Amino acid sequence: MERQILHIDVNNAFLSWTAIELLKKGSKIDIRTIPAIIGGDETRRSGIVLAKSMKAKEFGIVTGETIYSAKQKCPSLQVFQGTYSKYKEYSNKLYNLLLEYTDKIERYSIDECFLDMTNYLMNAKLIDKAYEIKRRVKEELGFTVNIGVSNNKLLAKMASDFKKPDMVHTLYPSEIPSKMWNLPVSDLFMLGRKTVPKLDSMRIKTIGDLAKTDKLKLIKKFGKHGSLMWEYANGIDNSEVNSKVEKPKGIGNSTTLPVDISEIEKIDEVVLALTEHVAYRLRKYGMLANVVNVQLRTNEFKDLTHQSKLNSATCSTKVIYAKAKSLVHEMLKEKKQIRLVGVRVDGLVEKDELQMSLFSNENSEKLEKLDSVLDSINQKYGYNSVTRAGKMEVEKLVKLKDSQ
DNA sequence: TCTGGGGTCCTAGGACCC
DNA sequence: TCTGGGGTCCTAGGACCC
Repeated sequence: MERQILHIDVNNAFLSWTAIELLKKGSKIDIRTIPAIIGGDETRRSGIVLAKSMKAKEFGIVTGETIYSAKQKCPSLQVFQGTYSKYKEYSNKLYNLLLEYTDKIERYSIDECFLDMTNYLMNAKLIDKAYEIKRRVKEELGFTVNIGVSNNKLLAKMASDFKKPDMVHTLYPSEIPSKMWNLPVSDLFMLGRKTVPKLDSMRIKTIGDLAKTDKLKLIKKFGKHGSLMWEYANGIDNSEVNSKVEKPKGIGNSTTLPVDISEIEKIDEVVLALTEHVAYRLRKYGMLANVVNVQLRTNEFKDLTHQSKLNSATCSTKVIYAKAKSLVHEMLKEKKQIRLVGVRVDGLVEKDELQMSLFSNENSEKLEKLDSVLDSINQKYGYNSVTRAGKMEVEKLVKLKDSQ
């Protein structure tokens, strides 16, 4: 039996949700109706466009470009900052509404969900349900969504990306040639900025061109990715709507520094601050890490990463920091101007599935106790209420940001 | 005051082993 | 005693997503 899939995509999510918050606080203008964006902080060198209003889009402003450049396109542009915790609340409201229709929901991101309605339609038509959901979200939650309707996730997602906002679109397999093949390859999911020019040089310009290209030729040139792009261009996607909440496979924090720094002692302090945040999150998940990874971005935007496997899985800040620090020192044998520092842990495993014997030695126990004391204080009074020696300076230098 | 931050997955090369 | 081949693990880098 054919699957009945919906893709729900919040229109300009961060901007819409911020607009609602501002109206609640008594603002006279709805920023959805003026040229406005949600942006990072230019003074902290993170000034990029995170979301834009339709009016801002009319000026040619695109997500990801610098606020500086956006302002050049539209001098009257209004810039607002976002609040991630608020966005999470709106995301949850949407999710709870969708749960009234099916429990087979995949939360693809904070503002996108896939719904498998196959066993929940009774005698209703899928498209009618889509219109009903769209209307209810608007009336009950106050923002608009686009909904894509089809038989698999890829086609539903492509459909929700058609004309915006506040629209329902179908993209059934029979509609692929008329609705999808005329689009440029860059519109296809999983075709990014590096691949598009390569396809262009092969005279593959539209999704239709790609669909009709010999699959083996694509595999030869692009490997697995070639196979995937050919299947997507032909509307083939057998992946399931995954409603399980997946445990993370890695956890990382990174920060762009207010100014480039080259002094290794200062970088160490940043690494410590980031490690504390990462390890805290790791412990909150009740997981242990097997790999520590450090990222440095130079002033010339060159990204360097080093990683190293630990002797045994850990969630100890001290152990992770020791490894991260040694990796950084390895990377900075030659002096470099550093713009961004990142720490992440990978190879995560659940704590209880590991032999507890690994923690039997006295030293680990002490470290774990210290960490859990710090965690409980942090939990009670908010993150960053406890700092270790040497961190105060960094806290002044690097204020950890909300994570997206 | 030009270019975020958090993820997942894939690839290629080297080390090491049989 | 001058050159194979397969397999696994580890690491660095890159592509893509929101």
